[in-house]
Amino acid sequence: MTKSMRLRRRREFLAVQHAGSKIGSRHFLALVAPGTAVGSVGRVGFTVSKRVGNAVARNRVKRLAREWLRTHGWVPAGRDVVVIAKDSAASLDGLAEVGADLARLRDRVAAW
RNA sequence: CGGAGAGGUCGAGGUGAUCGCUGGUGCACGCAGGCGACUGCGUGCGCGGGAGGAAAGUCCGAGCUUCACAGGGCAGGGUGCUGGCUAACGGCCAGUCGGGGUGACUCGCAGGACAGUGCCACAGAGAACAGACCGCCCGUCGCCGCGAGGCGCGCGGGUAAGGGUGAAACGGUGCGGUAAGAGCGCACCGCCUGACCGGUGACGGUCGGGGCACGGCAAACCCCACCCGAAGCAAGACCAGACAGGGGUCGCGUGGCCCGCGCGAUGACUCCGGGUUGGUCGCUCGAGCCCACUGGCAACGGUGGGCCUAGAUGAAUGAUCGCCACCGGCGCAAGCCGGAACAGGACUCGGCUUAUCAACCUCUCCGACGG
RNA sequence: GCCCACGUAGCACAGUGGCAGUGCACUUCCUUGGUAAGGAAGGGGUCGGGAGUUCAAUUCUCCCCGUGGGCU
Repeated sequence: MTKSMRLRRRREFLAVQHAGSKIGSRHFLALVAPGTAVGSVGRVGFTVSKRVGNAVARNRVKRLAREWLRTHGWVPAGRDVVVIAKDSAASLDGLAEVGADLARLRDRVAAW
């Protein structure tokens, strides 16, 4: 997951949040918009607010989600996606549980 | 051996493999910009760096920055036994006094209640220049009784020892004394007070004097002593960009006020409306860390030598597997299964407080047993 | 990251150093053929938690926990 595959500027996040469509799963909410990156590479960004938990819990959610996406191939071409963690995401334990939920979300985003 | 008290040290699993992240640096390639040197972004490879003891809570103190910020006063806030340490502190060290504990030890926002004001509910006779409800004692009146004496919704007086109320009842205990009592007298304790001695001081000790007049609450107002200008790195500085101006006041500029000071009419301030989804700096060398010697009971200081140790910005340390080490359970054993906390920088330090896993060490006290 | 404010009955709020209250809601009864409205009676509180000051703390002091808001 290199830099070009992630949303890295506040401007990019806001663009997706304003224009994107909502797709939910049990523990995450995805906002999807047409990609604007060069070469139509699919990009993703994570939002984990303080509602989820303390700093350790928030970092863990982001790291697990990133790791699963890295190893299982995410980001359909031509999409920009913001993944927002719901409060319940803090209760997810381990890569397998995160992956189970994200797999469903990925399929629905790919079909969008 | 058992129980208890005080303090300190180290770590925050290690290692290997594979796949990854971050920003720094070197090289290569691609894209964009520039006449160019080159710059920015992305990708790949190499090299080295990459969270804590609390990074947390934001409870104190500072550095730093801006407010034109130098001054006086009032108001406001803070601290509160003494001495010391420190850049500073509400922190730390050493002591004093008071409470707790057999003890080691521990806890304490621990100045002033004759500078003033205020408050002490309920209960109780009486609650702050106290107070006779019951009781006790004396005298007197009446009644009963042979008498000693007894009785009284009688009267007058004495009495703060006893009962009872209360958080608290105007020194405590004992002896004497008295009609009953009372510091009325005496002894001890306490209190007040004077002198002397020790100590930098808080304070302590000794001797003498006074029968005692002094309730509690200042985390109630307050008084006294000392300290404090305000805001906070989203401070602030610079660069680039966007937009649309219009109205009000005559004075405005700190954190509340006054004085003082400064600025001001092509000016200053303020309100309404509009615009602002950038970048660079601040940003890590600092009251810094380690070692040795040294002054000090200690906190801490001095001298010399060595070291450079995260600087991100939608925000980086992760995942999987193996081995070793730690803890728990089962098992004769080999081994098997399970567990491993609290929690992550966001300008930086010094403290405090709170959360929490494990190992080790030192000193001390009490009890029992043995020598 | 920084700075504020607030936690009292099921809900919304008063209160202040001495018994914790108001409105709505709730329960029972009256009224009605029945319901609503109305009337009467009643129950319900670790005053967010823990220490401390005080004779006495919801109130004063300190430390925690939670909730909400503001600052680019």
